[in-house]
Amino acid sequence: MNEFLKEFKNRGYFYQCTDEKSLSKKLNEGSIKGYIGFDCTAQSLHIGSLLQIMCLRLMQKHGHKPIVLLGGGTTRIGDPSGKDKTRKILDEVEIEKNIRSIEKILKKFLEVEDKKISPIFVNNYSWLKNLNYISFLRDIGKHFTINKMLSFDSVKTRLEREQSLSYMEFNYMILQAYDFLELNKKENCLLQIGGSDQWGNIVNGVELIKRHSSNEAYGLTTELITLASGVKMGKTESGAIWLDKELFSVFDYWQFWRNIDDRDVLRFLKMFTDLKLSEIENISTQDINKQKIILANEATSMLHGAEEATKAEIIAKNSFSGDTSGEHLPSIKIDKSYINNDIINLISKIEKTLSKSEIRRLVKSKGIKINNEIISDEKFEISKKLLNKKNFIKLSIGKKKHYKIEV
RNA sequence: GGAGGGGUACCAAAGCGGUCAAAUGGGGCGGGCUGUAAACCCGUUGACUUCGGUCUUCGAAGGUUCGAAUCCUUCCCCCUCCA
Repeated sequence: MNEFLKEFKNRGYFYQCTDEKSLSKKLNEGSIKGYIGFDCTAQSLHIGSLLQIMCLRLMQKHGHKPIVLLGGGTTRIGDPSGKDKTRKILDEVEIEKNIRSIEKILKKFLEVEDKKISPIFVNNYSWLKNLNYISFLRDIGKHFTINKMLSFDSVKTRLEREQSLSYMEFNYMILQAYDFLELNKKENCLLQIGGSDQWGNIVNGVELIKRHSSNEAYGLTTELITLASGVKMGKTESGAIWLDKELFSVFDYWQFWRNIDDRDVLRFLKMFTDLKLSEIENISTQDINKQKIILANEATSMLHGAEEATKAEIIAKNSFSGDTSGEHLPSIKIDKSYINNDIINLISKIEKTLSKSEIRRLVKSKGIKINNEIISDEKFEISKKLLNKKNFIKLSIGKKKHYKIEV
């Protein structure tokens, strides 16, 4: 089997392939282009897209060239409320903005210097916006039978559950198939990779290409990752794990990996790090917490760089063990006015998502510490006396959030 | 188009004139245990508060009433069955 496919499987990415044998052969013959599409409804990608990103990296690793499709066109269609003119313009600005920031994130993960494998970024809006309905139906629509479209899971489940499916949504798969055709023609793109939920859409693309231009094309899908706790990756407990450090800090990102369920560690080491499988074998015999730290460091440095990852590790060390003075914690500068003022005010300044009632509750349930001492009075005042020799106050909110407060 | 059912807090779901800031479960948060894990246990889960209370919430807008999530009117949305 081809090396790329082999690793794809060994790392646990593989779910389905349209024609494994031929694809394997094709991959052996030399560098090919393959694409993955990303949704642009949000301003950043989250952990849920990470496996797809890893696929792009894996392609590069094996000398293939990835095409990243940022669905400016399909994202536009996804929003049905675009009638108002001003709104529409805003939406376009928004989508453009999203595309740019998503592109930026992807570039962090990918090799962009080496021309042979550097990713090609495309936006399907450039070809979708000019489609002519009649000619589209004649050229493309004729290759789709409703009978078949109805048999696809995405459609079938909706119909079975008797949930409505709009004509627009029904067309989504055709547009995605068309994207593949377009990339096949323009870029000689032979492969589309996606999550297992994309199978139907991908197969449609492959078949459309075969019918329309009798070229070859392949589809490959990845396992849908769920955490051991049963939740879908990305939709974790307290909101999305964003890949943009503005939305989700490096430390929190590191912590996310550090706190992975024991049962997921080995799997994730394979999926989300560059470590060789043989190395991972060795690691798997180590203490589980060491494994988690390795996972956190690897995953974090892939996105934010090794230096940032190390910083996060140090903060973690100082938050949970060893030096508890708080000296290496992320520091926050506050205004003088917070001195001789309620602790409630200080916390609500630092954790803006917490309401004052919530903070009061935290105080009541022993969730707040200053310089490692539980504060049980919600009227507790921040005074200068609390500053230690190094001129800061350590503030802890719960067990996992610690800050170094400087005035 | 006709006949029914329904929209309740983050989600699911009870309540069907005052005792409702709203049962219960899930999730979240905090605490305990531990390994920054899982499982388990306890607490908590609208906002503001001088801790006495005050204000806002049950699809939307009006109305009845001393008093409404609960009754009436209109509107919007969803679902089921028939055509």
